[in-house]
This record gives sequence, structure tokens and C-alpha cells, in this order.
Amino acid sequence: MTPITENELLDRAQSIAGLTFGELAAELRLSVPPDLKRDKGWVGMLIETALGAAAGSKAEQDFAHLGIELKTIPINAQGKPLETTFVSLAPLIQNSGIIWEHSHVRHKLSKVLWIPIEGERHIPLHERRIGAPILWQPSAEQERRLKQDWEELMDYIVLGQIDRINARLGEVLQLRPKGANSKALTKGIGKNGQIIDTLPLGFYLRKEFTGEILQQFLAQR
DNA sequence: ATTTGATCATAG
DNA sequence: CTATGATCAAAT
Repeated sequence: MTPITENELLDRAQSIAGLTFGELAAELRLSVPPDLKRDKGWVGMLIETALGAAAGSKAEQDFAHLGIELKTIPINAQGKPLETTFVSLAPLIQNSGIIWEHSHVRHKLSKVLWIPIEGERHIPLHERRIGAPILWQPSAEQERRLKQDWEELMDYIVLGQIDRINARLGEVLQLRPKGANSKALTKGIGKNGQIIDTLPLGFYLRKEFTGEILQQFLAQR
């Protein structure tokens, strides 16, 4: 049952707020793993299922007809993010001519339904609770910062400087490995413009940025 | 204690 | 491998 309207999606998200993972999983007849060590995406799938997102879909956004991307975000008791947020893989080849306006990062972040979830490891997984949903669109200033980082990071990639990339670059957006392990390889552009084997990289939002989003909405409540 | 780099499961 | 969903854990 996929939500037809934005309000329907929001209502459904509101209705699961306050539930524990155990309670929601029971309703959906899903089993709760002991922890997330081997099920890192379990909470995301749980929430997707509960809200009617197409499971395992390859679509650009979870609710493409609504133009909305769904993201869970683990928070501590103070409401601050415990992890960075993966956005999308970075295009390491055939990327000349790609501009911010047409980027996957911008598209995915154009409208996000954030579901804060309790993420502290001392709370048993089945007892962790789901928070109130936040429907967010980047402000002009937030998008400006995202664009600035994206352009800086893409320059490294396009100009054959992948070897100089690390997670310290970027104010709000960073590039980090995104693969099965450190042996997973993909094609990239080398120092002399040649094709090389290199680690796949993904764009991630820094915790400070997502923390700002959460605060922005807490302040208005 | 925090951040960077590494890693896990699944579908196609 | 790419893309979905992310968190783990070694290094700092």
C-alpha cells in the first residue's frame, strides 16, 4: 500500500512515531535481529516497509511520484546524529559535463522525509524507538553549501586526482569508500587521464549538517 | 570521544 | 559490479 499523497505519507509516518522496532516488526511479521552488525540496513528496510516504499527498488527516490526520498537517521539521547548519512555513489568516470543541477546528490536531497531513530548501542535493538518524521527541503543557503562541496569534490574526480581524495574534504558533504570492502574496485580517472582501478566512493552528509536539519525542525515545534 | 576508512546483506 | 539500505570499528 503505497501512499498516494504527501499527506498520506506524513500521516503514516506520524502513526508509527513512538513505536519500538519490536512493536513495528511484530505488526509487519518481521523478525528483529540481535543487533545491526550483520544487518546494517535493517532499520531502513523496516521503515520503508511500514511506509509502503517499494522494497529494493532501484528508483531514484523512494516515493518517486511524490518526489520524496526516505532516510532514517540514528540519534542519541540529545537528539544528535550518531552517523553520517549516505547519499549516493559518486560517478568516477564518464562524468565530464555533469553539473550540480543534474546530479544525483541534488536530486536525492531535493526533498527528504527524515525518520529519526534511537541509535545508541546500549539500547537493545527491539526496544529502540521511532521518532517523529521531518519533511525537509534544503534552504537556499543549505543548497549553496552542498553545491560548493559537490563541485569541489567532483573536480578532484574529473581531474584525475582521486588519489588525493579523503574524508577530510568538504564542509557538509564528504567522499568516503562505499563498497563491500577495501578490495572492491571500480573504474576511475588516473593522473594522466587514463582509466584506473580504484575504490568506489560515496557522498555522505556530515553529522553537523544533518544535526542542523533536526534542530531546525525541533526549534519550530 | 570523534572521525575516517572499512565493512555487511541483498537484489538485479 | 552497481545500487539499495546503512553502521562498524580502527585510527586519531
